[in-house]
Amino acid sequence: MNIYDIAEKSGVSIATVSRVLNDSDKVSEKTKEKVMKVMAEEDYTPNVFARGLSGESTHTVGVLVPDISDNYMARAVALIERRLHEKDYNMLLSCSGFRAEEKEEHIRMLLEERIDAMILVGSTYAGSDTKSHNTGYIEKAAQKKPLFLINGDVDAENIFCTFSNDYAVSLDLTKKLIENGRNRILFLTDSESYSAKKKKAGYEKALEEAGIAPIPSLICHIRNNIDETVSYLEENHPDFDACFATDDAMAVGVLKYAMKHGVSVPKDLSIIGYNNSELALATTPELTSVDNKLEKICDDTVIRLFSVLSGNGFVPRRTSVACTVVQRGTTNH
Amino acid sequence: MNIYDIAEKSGVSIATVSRVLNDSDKVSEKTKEKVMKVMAEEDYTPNVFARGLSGESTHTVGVLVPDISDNYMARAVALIERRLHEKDYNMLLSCSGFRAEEKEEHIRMLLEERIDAMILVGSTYAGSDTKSHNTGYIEKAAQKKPLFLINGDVDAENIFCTFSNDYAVSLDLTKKLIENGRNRILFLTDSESYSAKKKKAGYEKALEEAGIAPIPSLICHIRNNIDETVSYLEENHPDFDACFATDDAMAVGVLKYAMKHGVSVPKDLSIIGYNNSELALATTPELTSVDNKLEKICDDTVIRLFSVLSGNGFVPRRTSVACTVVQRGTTNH
DNA sequence: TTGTAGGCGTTATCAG
DNA sequence: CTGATAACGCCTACAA
Repeated sequence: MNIYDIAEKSGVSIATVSRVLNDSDKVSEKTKEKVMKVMAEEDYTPNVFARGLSGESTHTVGVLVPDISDNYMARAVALIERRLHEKDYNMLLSCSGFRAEEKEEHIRMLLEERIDAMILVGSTYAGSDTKSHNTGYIEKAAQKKPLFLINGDVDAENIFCTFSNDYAVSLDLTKKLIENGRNRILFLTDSESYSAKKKKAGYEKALEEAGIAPIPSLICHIRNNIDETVSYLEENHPDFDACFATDDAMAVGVLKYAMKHGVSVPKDLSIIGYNNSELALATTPELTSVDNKLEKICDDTVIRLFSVLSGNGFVPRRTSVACTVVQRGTTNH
Repeated sequence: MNIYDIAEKSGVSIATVSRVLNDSDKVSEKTKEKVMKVMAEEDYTPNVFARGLSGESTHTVGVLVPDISDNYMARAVALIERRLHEKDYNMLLSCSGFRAEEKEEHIRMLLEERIDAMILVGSTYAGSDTKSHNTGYIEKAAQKKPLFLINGDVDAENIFCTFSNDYAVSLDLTKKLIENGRNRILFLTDSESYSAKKKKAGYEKALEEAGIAPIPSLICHIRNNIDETVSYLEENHPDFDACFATDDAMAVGVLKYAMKHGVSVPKDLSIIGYNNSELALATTPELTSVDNKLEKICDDTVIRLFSVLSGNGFVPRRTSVACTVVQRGTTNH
């Protein structure tokens, strides 16, 4: 069933059918109705490929995420999809993992699909976990399509970034821990991403300002997994009185470890997580965590995406969103 | 940059370029190399729309999920995406929510995109939460493209289903609870989906076999959310000595409620969750939960999808996968 | 092994 | 307001 069939059955030309399809105002009501009726009867839907071939927009946005089974990424994708769908856009989703070559390959594949724009979710695309790798591949991709980074910050033409103020929050939280008498603060992170680096920098700055020498054994790079965190602590038994983790699962691991060994939380140990995920509510006591305002970040990103696509007006390249701290049972205040 | 440009720069015809593109064996090594070199230099990528227009396959599969921020669905999507990507297929992801009209609209939109096949994730698409709604819309969609249901069971042409044996597991678990002396077993569910119904049926059958009259106030339909479960229990204070929940978040809510009120788990209260999510590991004690073998279900689905697309051989329409129970700290054995 | 030409289903540009 | 007709970029007989 194509435009010719519809044209024939309606007794008009394909040009007229096309006009009806695209809601052109230069069609008489009568003709329009007639054609629409036939289209409905035949359950006709225009072929996107033919459309894409002549037209410009594909009404599709590519979204790349390292791991969709990660709760944070999944929430981001859900929010993005909702906004795109509202505007009748489709989402091509790809999961790249964290390895540099994979990331590049997935970006290449997405670009081949003639998407209108591309969104990269997660700060792993900004800095990199494998230090040798830089952001050149992103800048190259941006030459083909507008690129949107969620929680990344790459300053280049056609790249639009939205990120949270992780440095400031991290600095502030660590300071508060220190004010509360903590001085052996365990820093747990699972990556060397742009955002992880900012969190670490804030943590270190707070120590420095307080004149506390950083203890290397308290800065740990582990996997963001509850049980692996517990195992890590049991093997290395670091001596700490507070913990600041860059993701909730690690923080939950610390809490579990503490409960197992009879350490009182938050009396003798303060724990702070990040991302304010459902995990933070699963534990008793509940976990204090940083809400990085993902919804606002995603909304901002999609809004700017459509601004760029519509091409009217200046669109700022960098936007920062303020995190908030959700106080719960694993810290005093 | 199109096939004509490449042809010209390589000094061959577009047909030859096309052959190189499609890895045809009827091209001399020499020509092939020459053309490939030009393509690489020009950073040429074929236009998918032109391809889709002539060819049959679009190398794209539509995946529909009610809510990607749900951990279970997100894991499924991750697994599916990985398998599709391995075969160089793209994934068009859409999130429909749970309302009937929305589901239908999303299916319609996906179908318009000329996908090769469609995967519906979650048993919400099989039965329905809004009872009046049936599976007719799915059968209709299946007339256009092969449809794959993950955790659904609709018996119709061109619909392929993979589901877990929820009834048997539920029956068995409830029986064990009864054997352990429990007789006021709280059943918590968040939907009327196909899979939820099977779980409930197993629960009821076990009670019946043991000659225990079901207590209406112990069969509760609530939202799958930790805090809402706690609130529900505090408002309704049901009298129960065991709980079987159709998803982990509700089970965690029960555990949290128990801890808050000083109920000893598992001594005075047994709790069983479902889906074996990360939440099950976050609590102390850890949550006993049913592992529904999502990975196997997804793998099976994608394997059969490619069998159907390749068109060779008979492909079974229904496949059942056996769940396992992961014993942890909220049950005795 | 390579080239030519027709077709895929739209949109857009002209004439009428 | 409506209708022909030329792109759009690729695939694939069919010819050479």
